Amino acid sequence: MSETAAFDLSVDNVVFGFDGEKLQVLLIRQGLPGEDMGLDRFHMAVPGDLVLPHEGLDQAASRILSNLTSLEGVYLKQFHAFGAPDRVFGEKDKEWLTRFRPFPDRRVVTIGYYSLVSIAEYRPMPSSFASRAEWCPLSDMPRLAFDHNDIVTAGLHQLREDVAHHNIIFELLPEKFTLGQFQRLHEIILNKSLDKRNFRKIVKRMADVVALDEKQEGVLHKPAQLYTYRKSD
Amino acid sequence: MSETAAFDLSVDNVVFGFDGEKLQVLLIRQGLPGEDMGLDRFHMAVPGDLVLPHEGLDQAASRILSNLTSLEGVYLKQFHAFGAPDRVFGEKDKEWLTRFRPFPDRRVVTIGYYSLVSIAEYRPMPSSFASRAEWCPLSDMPRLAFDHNDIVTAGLHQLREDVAHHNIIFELLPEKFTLGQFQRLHEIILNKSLDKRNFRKIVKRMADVVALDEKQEGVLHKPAQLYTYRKSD
DNA sequence: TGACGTTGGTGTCAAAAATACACCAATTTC
DNA sequence: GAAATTGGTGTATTTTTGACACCAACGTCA
Repeated sequence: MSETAAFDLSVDNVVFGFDGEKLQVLLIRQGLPGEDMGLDRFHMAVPGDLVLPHEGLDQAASRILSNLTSLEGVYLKQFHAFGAPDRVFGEKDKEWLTRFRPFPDRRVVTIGYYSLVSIAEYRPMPSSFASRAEWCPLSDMPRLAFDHNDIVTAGLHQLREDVAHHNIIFELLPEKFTLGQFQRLHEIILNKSLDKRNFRKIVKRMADVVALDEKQEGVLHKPAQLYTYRKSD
Repeated sequence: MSETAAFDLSVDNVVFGFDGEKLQVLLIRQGLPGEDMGLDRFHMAVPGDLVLPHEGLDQAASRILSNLTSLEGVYLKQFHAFGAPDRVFGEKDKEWLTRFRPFPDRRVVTIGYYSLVSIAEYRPMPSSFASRAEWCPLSDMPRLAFDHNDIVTAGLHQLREDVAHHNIIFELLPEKFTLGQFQRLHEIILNKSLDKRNFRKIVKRMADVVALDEKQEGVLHKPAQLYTYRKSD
């Protein structure tokens, strides 16, 4: 009962973005905006920061995302808490903490969120202590800071489960999308290939997906019909 | 960047138990074991406590569960972090914190776990600062300490989702169970009634559920065939 | 001892959903 | 105008789901 400890609490946010082709994750390069301190000085990381004293977790997650990337009003979901005692172990990570955190040695537990955006409609901009913010294909993740590789992987698994049972997948699509993009996105997230005709049969049964009176333009093949998602709740 | 705060971190564990009839939740009465300080002095609560300085979250969850209820080796799953700034607001709760916590005013964020046990096979015993540990039917929850009512509700929702997609439901059943119990448990968790014959059709397709050469005894109706779950992985 | 209360145990048919599968169409580029 | 590329369509088979009703076996109690 007498043993105790003070923790720092942070939020880390795995931002998934879909560009019509690939699923990507938003990474920031740690450092002050504009200040470029050599590519290898610190690791890339998922956007995250400490929770403030009187702030709720969801609130912290959206504040931090907005601070670091200028993204506002996007879908956010808490998915897991990461609290391994040794989640900070790299030298670069320790150096970064020393420079940017008031109590660099304090144990920090982080709450993982993921969020979903359509890359076509959101332009993340670095700010706060992010010197750059950039999309990185999921298939091509570098070594990230702290345990952020684990966090990304866990977020993807959660997304996979959630997509099957909720209508969140539309958060990744632009307002107008083609059935090709819609199917490709499913295939990436579920990690298996789907039959085109069967897929379209299922989409026809979705009352919320409606065909627009509009086609793709400027593509180097037959232009596709555009669809949109209208929640009928 | 200069603003910061120290958090306490705790784990709270919603223990679901099935007795063949009803789904129940394990509650503790806060206080020292044996010491009975008047029924209304403190609220009932879900078993939980602070995470220690060098302890992982899962590790903390099983240590705490074991300390408070003597339950060991049960299924445990993290499901959500609760960090509302005002999650401690009741007078009784504050009094309890003053008495049992080294830093009663520090903000505490808790990681919610749920765990699953077959009531027939586990006998929880109060210990540590739990003066009593008792099963309480889900349908009959009292007002609990802190935000524990929210935690129980959230745990149930998570259980509902998880049951549909993983084989965890067997954790709630005794080693030998009847199809009646199995169906009842599904109905409670999924909160809807199922057709007996269709249900049994599905069970027949589960290779892991095997009929034993044994029947119920001492029941006031036709004795049921007993089944068991054998993971064939 | 036999009637009652209670839960256990069984099959069929129809509708819906899932799966497998192959060709022509419309656009841009060269 | 040929090539490259993605868009778009239907049918037949199998599998799954869902609705539905009656008899059986045990203990209890009159």
